[in-house]
Amino acid sequence: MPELPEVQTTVNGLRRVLPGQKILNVWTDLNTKDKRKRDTVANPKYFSGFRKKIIGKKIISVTRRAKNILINISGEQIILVHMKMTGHLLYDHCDHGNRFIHVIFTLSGGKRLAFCDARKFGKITLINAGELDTSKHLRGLGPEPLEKSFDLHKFIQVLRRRPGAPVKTALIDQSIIAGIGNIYSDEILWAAGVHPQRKIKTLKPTQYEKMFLVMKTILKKGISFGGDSVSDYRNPAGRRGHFQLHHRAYQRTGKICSRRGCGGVIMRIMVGGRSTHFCPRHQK
DNA sequence: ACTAGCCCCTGGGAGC
DNA sequence: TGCTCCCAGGGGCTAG
Repeated sequence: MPELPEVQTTVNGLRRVLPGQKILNVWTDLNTKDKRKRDTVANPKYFSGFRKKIIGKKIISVTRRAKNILINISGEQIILVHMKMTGHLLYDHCDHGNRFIHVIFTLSGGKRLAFCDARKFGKITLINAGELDTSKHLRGLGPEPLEKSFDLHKFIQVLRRRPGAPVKTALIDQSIIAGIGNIYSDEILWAAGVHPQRKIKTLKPTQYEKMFLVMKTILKKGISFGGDSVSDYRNPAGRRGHFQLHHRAYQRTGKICSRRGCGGVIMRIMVGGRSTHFCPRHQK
Protein backbone atom coordinates (compact mmCIF):
# COMPACT_ATOMS: atom_id res chain seq x y z
CA MET A 1 0.00 0.00 0.00
CA PRO A 2 2.60 2.48 -0.89
CA GLU A 3 1.02 5.92 -0.64
CA LEU A 4 2.60 9.36 -0.85
CA PRO A 5 4.93 8.95 2.19
CA GLU A 6 6.19 5.54 1.05
CA VAL A 7 6.77 6.74 -2.51
CA GLN A 8 8.53 9.85 -1.19
CA THR A 9 10.72 7.68 1.07
CA THR A 10 11.76 5.62 -1.93
CA VAL A 11 12.43 8.76 -3.98
CA ASN A 12 14.48 10.28 -1.14
CA GLY A 13 16.60 7.13 -0.99
CA LEU A 14 17.10 6.81 -4.73
CA ARG A 15 17.92 10.43 -5.43
CA ARG A 16 21.02 10.09 -3.27
CA VAL A 17 22.45 7.22 -5.31
CA LEU A 18 21.03 7.07 -8.84
CA PRO A 19 21.80 10.43 -10.50
CA GLY A 20 24.91 10.29 -12.65
CA GLN A 21 24.81 6.54 -13.21
CA LYS A 22 24.29 4.97 -16.60
CA ILE A 23 21.87 2.13 -17.24
CA LEU A 24 23.92 -0.77 -18.61
CA ASN A 25 21.21 -3.39 -18.88
CA VAL A 26 17.70 -4.33 -17.81
CA TRP A 27 16.13 -7.73 -17.19
CA THR A 28 12.63 -8.90 -16.42
CA ASP A 29 10.75 -12.15 -15.85
CA LEU A 30 7.36 -10.49 -16.21
CA ASN A 31 5.18 -11.84 -18.98
CA THR A 32 1.52 -11.02 -19.41
CA LYS A 33 -1.15 -10.68 -22.03
CA ASP A 34 -3.28 -8.45 -19.82
CA LYS A 35 -4.16 -5.56 -22.11
CA ARG A 36 -4.11 -3.20 -19.14
CA LYS A 37 -0.36 -3.82 -19.02
CA ARG A 38 0.20 -3.27 -22.72
CA ASP A 39 2.45 -0.26 -22.07
CA THR A 40 4.55 -1.75 -19.29
CA VAL A 41 7.60 -3.94 -19.09
CA ALA A 42 5.26 -6.80 -18.13
CA ASN A 43 4.45 -7.04 -21.82
CA PRO A 44 7.33 -8.85 -23.59
CA LYS A 45 6.73 -6.94 -26.81
CA TYR A 46 6.93 -3.61 -25.01
CA PHE A 47 9.91 -4.72 -22.96
CA SER A 48 12.25 -5.25 -25.91
CA GLY A 49 11.62 -1.68 -27.09
CA PHE A 50 11.90 -0.34 -23.57
CA ARG A 51 15.22 -2.09 -23.12
CA LYS A 52 16.67 -0.65 -26.33
CA LYS A 53 15.55 2.85 -25.48
CA ILE A 54 17.04 3.01 -21.98
CA ILE A 55 20.33 1.13 -22.30
CA GLY A 56 23.24 3.59 -22.29
CA LYS A 57 21.09 6.41 -20.90
CA LYS A 58 22.18 8.38 -17.89
CA ILE A 59 20.00 8.90 -14.84
CA ILE A 60 19.55 12.60 -14.22
CA SER A 61 17.14 12.86 -11.29
CA VAL A 62 14.43 11.04 -9.35
CA THR A 63 11.15 12.79 -8.56
CA ARG A 64 7.59 11.97 -7.53
CA ARG A 65 4.11 12.77 -8.79
CA ALA A 66 1.20 11.32 -6.77
CA LYS A 67 2.15 7.68 -6.11
CA ASN A 68 4.43 7.51 -9.15
CA ILE A 69 8.23 7.43 -9.02
CA LEU A 70 9.75 9.31 -11.95
CA ILE A 71 13.29 8.41 -12.96
CA ASN A 72 14.39 11.12 -15.37
CA ILE A 73 16.99 9.89 -17.86
CA SER A 74 18.96 11.46 -20.69
CA GLY A 75 17.23 11.77 -24.05
CA GLU A 76 14.23 13.53 -22.49
CA GLN A 77 12.72 10.32 -21.22
CA ILE A 78 11.22 9.25 -17.93
CA ILE A 79 10.97 5.78 -16.42
CA LEU A 80 7.71 5.80 -14.48
CA VAL A 81 7.33 3.27 -11.67
CA HIS A 82 4.07 2.68 -9.81
CA MET A 83 4.39 0.29 -6.87
CA LYS A 84 0.65 -0.36 -6.57
CA MET A 85 -0.01 -2.69 -3.61
CA THR A 86 3.09 -4.71 -2.86
CA GLY A 87 5.84 -3.26 -5.02
CA HIS A 88 9.07 -1.62 -3.95
CA LEU A 89 12.39 -0.63 -5.45
CA LEU A 90 15.57 -2.03 -3.94
CA TYR A 91 19.02 -0.56 -4.53
CA ASP A 92 21.97 -2.92 -4.12
CA HIS A 93 19.86 -5.23 -1.95
CA CYS A 94 18.52 -7.66 -4.50
CA ASP A 95 19.66 -11.06 -3.31
CA HIS A 96 19.25 -13.96 -5.69
CA GLY A 97 16.92 -15.82 -3.37
CA ASN A 98 14.23 -13.18 -3.65
CA ARG A 99 11.69 -14.70 -6.01
CA PHE A 100 9.59 -11.55 -5.99
CA ILE A 101 12.16 -9.53 -7.91
CA HIS A 102 10.74 -9.09 -11.39
CA VAL A 103 12.85 -6.33 -12.95
CA ILE A 104 16.56 -5.57 -12.51
CA PHE A 105 18.45 -2.55 -13.85
CA THR A 106 22.22 -2.98 -13.97
CA LEU A 107 23.97 0.34 -13.33
CA SER A 108 27.37 1.73 -14.22
CA GLY A 109 28.36 2.15 -10.58
CA GLY A 110 28.41 -1.63 -10.25
CA LYS A 111 25.16 -1.83 -8.27
CA ARG A 112 21.69 -2.91 -9.28
CA LEU A 113 18.23 -1.44 -8.95
CA ALA A 114 15.51 -4.07 -8.58
CA PHE A 115 11.73 -3.95 -8.66
CA CYS A 116 10.27 -6.37 -6.18
CA ASP A 117 6.53 -7.08 -6.25
CA ALA A 118 4.81 -10.12 -4.75
CA ARG A 119 1.52 -9.56 -6.51
CA LYS A 120 2.81 -8.20 -9.82
CA PHE A 121 0.35 -5.30 -9.81
CA GLY A 122 3.12 -2.76 -10.25
CA LYS A 123 3.80 -0.79 -13.38
CA ILE A 124 7.02 0.28 -15.09
CA THR A 125 6.77 2.24 -18.30
CA LEU A 126 8.67 4.80 -20.38
CA ILE A 127 7.34 8.26 -21.22
CA ASN A 128 8.69 11.15 -23.28
CA ALA A 129 9.37 14.00 -20.88
CA GLY A 130 7.34 16.41 -22.97
CA GLU A 131 4.28 14.20 -22.76
CA LEU A 132 4.50 13.45 -19.05
CA ASP A 133 1.64 15.57 -17.76
CA THR A 134 -0.71 14.66 -20.60
CA SER A 135 0.14 10.96 -20.51
CA LYS A 136 -2.60 8.63 -19.37
CA HIS A 137 -0.50 7.77 -16.33
CA LEU A 138 -0.55 11.27 -14.85
CA ARG A 139 -3.40 12.99 -16.64
CA GLY A 140 -6.27 13.92 -14.36
CA LEU A 141 -4.36 13.71 -11.10
CA GLY A 142 -5.37 16.16 -8.42
CA PRO A 143 -2.98 18.55 -6.63
CA GLU A 144 -0.08 17.47 -4.44
CA PRO A 145 -1.25 17.74 -0.83
CA LEU A 146 2.15 18.81 0.53
CA GLU A 147 2.71 21.62 -1.95
CA LYS A 148 2.80 24.99 -0.17
CA SER A 149 0.36 26.34 -2.73
CA PHE A 150 -2.19 23.70 -1.72
CA ASP A 151 -4.00 25.72 0.93
CA LEU A 152 -7.26 25.33 2.84
CA HIS A 153 -9.19 27.16 0.15
CA LYS A 154 -8.00 24.75 -2.57
CA PHE A 155 -8.57 21.77 -0.29
CA ILE A 156 -12.22 22.70 0.17
CA GLN A 157 -12.56 23.53 -3.51
CA VAL A 158 -11.34 20.15 -4.77
CA LEU A 159 -13.27 18.10 -2.22
CA ARG A 160 -16.48 19.89 -3.16
CA ARG A 161 -16.14 18.50 -6.65
CA ARG A 162 -17.64 15.34 -5.15
CA PRO A 163 -20.41 16.76 -2.92
CA GLY A 164 -22.30 13.48 -2.59
CA ALA A 165 -19.31 11.25 -1.92
CA PRO A 166 -18.37 9.95 1.53
CA VAL A 167 -15.35 11.92 2.73
CA LYS A 168 -13.28 8.72 2.83
CA THR A 169 -13.97 8.06 -0.85
CA ALA A 170 -13.11 11.64 -1.80
CA LEU A 171 -9.81 11.58 0.12
CA ILE A 172 -8.53 8.50 -1.71
CA ASP A 173 -9.77 9.71 -5.12
CA GLN A 174 -6.53 10.55 -6.97
CA SER A 175 -8.30 13.08 -9.19
CA ILE A 176 -9.32 15.08 -6.10
CA ILE A 177 -6.03 14.92 -4.16
CA ALA A 178 -3.00 12.93 -5.33
CA GLY A 179 -1.21 10.49 -3.08
CA ILE A 180 -3.57 9.52 -0.27
CA GLY A 181 -4.62 5.87 0.02
CA ASN A 182 -6.40 3.63 2.48
CA ILE A 183 -4.03 3.83 5.43
CA TYR A 184 -3.46 7.58 5.54
CA SER A 185 -7.12 8.40 4.83
CA ASP A 186 -8.20 6.38 7.88
CA GLU A 187 -5.54 8.06 10.00
CA ILE A 188 -6.45 11.55 8.76
CA LEU A 189 -10.16 11.04 9.51
CA TRP A 190 -9.41 9.62 12.96
CA ALA A 191 -7.24 12.60 13.84
CA ALA A 192 -9.76 15.06 12.44
CA GLY A 193 -12.65 13.40 14.27
CA VAL A 194 -14.63 13.05 11.05
CA HIS A 195 -16.78 10.01 10.28
CA PRO A 196 -15.61 8.31 7.04
CA GLN A 197 -19.16 8.07 5.67
CA ARG A 198 -19.95 11.74 6.18
CA LYS A 199 -20.88 13.30 2.86
CA ILE A 200 -18.62 16.07 1.59
CA LYS A 201 -21.51 18.55 1.29
CA THR A 202 -22.36 18.15 5.00
CA LEU A 203 -18.86 18.99 6.29
CA LYS A 204 -18.64 22.03 8.54
CA PRO A 205 -15.93 24.68 8.00
CA THR A 206 -14.19 23.61 11.21
CA GLN A 207 -14.07 20.02 9.96
CA TYR A 208 -12.50 21.06 6.66
CA GLU A 209 -9.91 23.05 8.56
CA LYS A 210 -9.09 20.22 10.95
CA MET A 211 -8.85 17.68 8.10
CA PHE A 212 -6.62 19.99 6.12
CA LEU A 213 -4.21 20.51 9.01
CA VAL A 214 -3.98 16.85 10.05
CA MET A 215 -3.62 15.77 6.40
CA LYS A 216 -0.43 17.82 6.09
CA THR A 217 0.99 16.72 9.46
CA ILE A 218 0.15 13.02 9.07
CA LEU A 219 1.63 12.78 5.57
CA LYS A 220 4.79 14.51 6.81
CA LYS A 221 4.86 12.19 9.82
CA GLY A 222 4.63 9.23 7.44
CA ILE A 223 7.66 10.50 5.56
CA SER A 224 9.61 11.19 8.74
CA PHE A 225 8.98 7.60 9.90
CA GLY A 226 10.27 6.32 6.55
CA GLY A 227 6.82 5.21 5.41
CA ASP A 228 4.48 2.45 6.52
CA SER A 229 5.52 -1.21 6.37
CA VAL A 230 2.36 -2.80 7.75
CA SER A 231 2.41 -4.73 4.48
CA ASP A 232 5.22 -5.31 1.99
CA TYR A 233 6.72 -1.84 1.69
CA ARG A 234 10.48 -1.57 2.06
CA ASN A 235 12.79 1.37 1.41
CA PRO A 236 15.55 1.10 -1.24
CA ALA A 237 17.86 -0.43 1.37
CA GLY A 238 15.31 -3.18 1.98
CA ARG A 239 14.38 -1.88 5.42
CA ARG A 240 10.95 -1.26 6.93
CA GLY A 241 9.43 2.10 7.68
CA HIS A 242 7.87 2.68 11.09
CA PHE A 243 4.58 4.49 10.54
CA GLN A 244 2.69 1.23 11.16
CA LEU A 245 3.76 1.48 14.81
CA HIS A 246 1.79 4.71 15.11
CA HIS A 247 -1.57 3.73 13.62
CA ARG A 248 -4.55 5.04 15.55
CA ALA A 249 -7.29 3.58 13.37
CA TYR A 250 -5.99 1.51 10.46
CA GLN A 251 -6.16 -2.22 11.23
CA ARG A 252 -6.96 -1.57 14.88
CA THR A 253 -10.42 -3.12 14.75
CA GLY A 254 -11.72 -3.99 18.24
CA LYS A 255 -9.03 -1.98 20.02
CA ILE A 256 -9.86 0.84 22.41
CA CYS A 257 -9.59 4.25 20.75
CA SER A 258 -6.35 5.86 21.85
CA ARG A 259 -7.74 9.39 21.88
CA ARG A 260 -7.49 10.72 25.42
CA GLY A 261 -10.77 10.35 27.24
CA CYS A 262 -12.60 8.80 24.27
CA GLY A 263 -13.04 5.16 25.25
CA GLY A 264 -14.59 4.17 21.92
CA VAL A 265 -13.82 0.91 20.14
CA ILE A 266 -12.33 0.99 16.63
CA MET A 267 -14.73 -0.43 14.02
CA ARG A 268 -14.17 -1.73 10.52
CA ILE A 269 -16.70 -1.06 7.76
CA MET A 270 -16.64 -0.98 3.97
CA VAL A 271 -16.75 2.46 2.33
CA GLY A 272 -16.56 2.67 -1.45
CA GLY A 273 -15.35 -0.93 -1.58
CA ARG A 274 -12.42 -0.24 0.75
CA SER A 275 -12.09 -1.47 4.29
CA THR A 276 -12.28 1.52 6.60
CA HIS A 277 -11.31 1.76 10.26
CA PHE A 278 -12.66 4.45 12.57
CA CYS A 279 -13.85 5.27 16.07
CA PRO A 280 -17.64 5.64 16.17
CA ARG A 281 -17.39 7.51 19.48
CA HIS A 282 -15.39 10.56 18.47
CA GLN A 283 -15.59 10.56 14.64
CA LYS A 284 -18.78 12.39 13.73
C1' DA B 1 -20.87 12.26 -17.11
C1' DC B 2 -20.98 9.72 -13.40
C1' DT B 3 -20.35 5.67 -10.25
C1' DA B 4 -20.43 0.94 -8.50
C1' DG B 5 -18.23 -3.13 -8.96
C1' DC B 6 -15.20 -6.46 -11.08
C1' DC B 7 -10.55 -7.74 -12.03
C1' DC B 8 -5.52 -8.11 -12.10
C1' DC B 9 -2.35 -11.25 -8.57
C1' DT B 10 -0.55 -14.01 -4.67
C1' DG B 11 0.90 -14.31 0.29
C1' DG B 12 -0.75 -14.86 4.74
C1' DG B 13 -3.92 -15.89 8.24
C1' DA B 14 -8.10 -18.23 9.97
C1' DG B 15 -10.79 -22.21 10.29
C1' DC B 16 -11.39 -27.03 10.03
C1' DT C 1 0.11 -30.96 8.83
C1' DG C 2 -2.35 -29.45 5.12
C1' DC C 3 -6.28 -28.10 2.77
C1' DT C 4 -9.71 -24.43 1.57
C1' DC C 5 -11.48 -19.98 2.00
C1' DC C 6 -11.11 -15.24 2.60
C1' DC C 7 -8.84 -10.87 2.77
C1' DA C 8 -5.52 -7.16 1.46
C1' DG C 9 -6.55 -2.60 -2.13
C1' DG C 10 -4.50 0.92 -6.39
C1' DG C 11 -6.37 1.78 -10.26
C1' DG C 12 -7.90 0.30 -15.16
C1' DC C 13 -11.87 -0.88 -17.19
C1' DT C 14 -16.76 -1.69 -18.14
C1' DA C 15 -21.63 -1.95 -17.49
C1' DG C 16 -25.42 0.51 -15.95
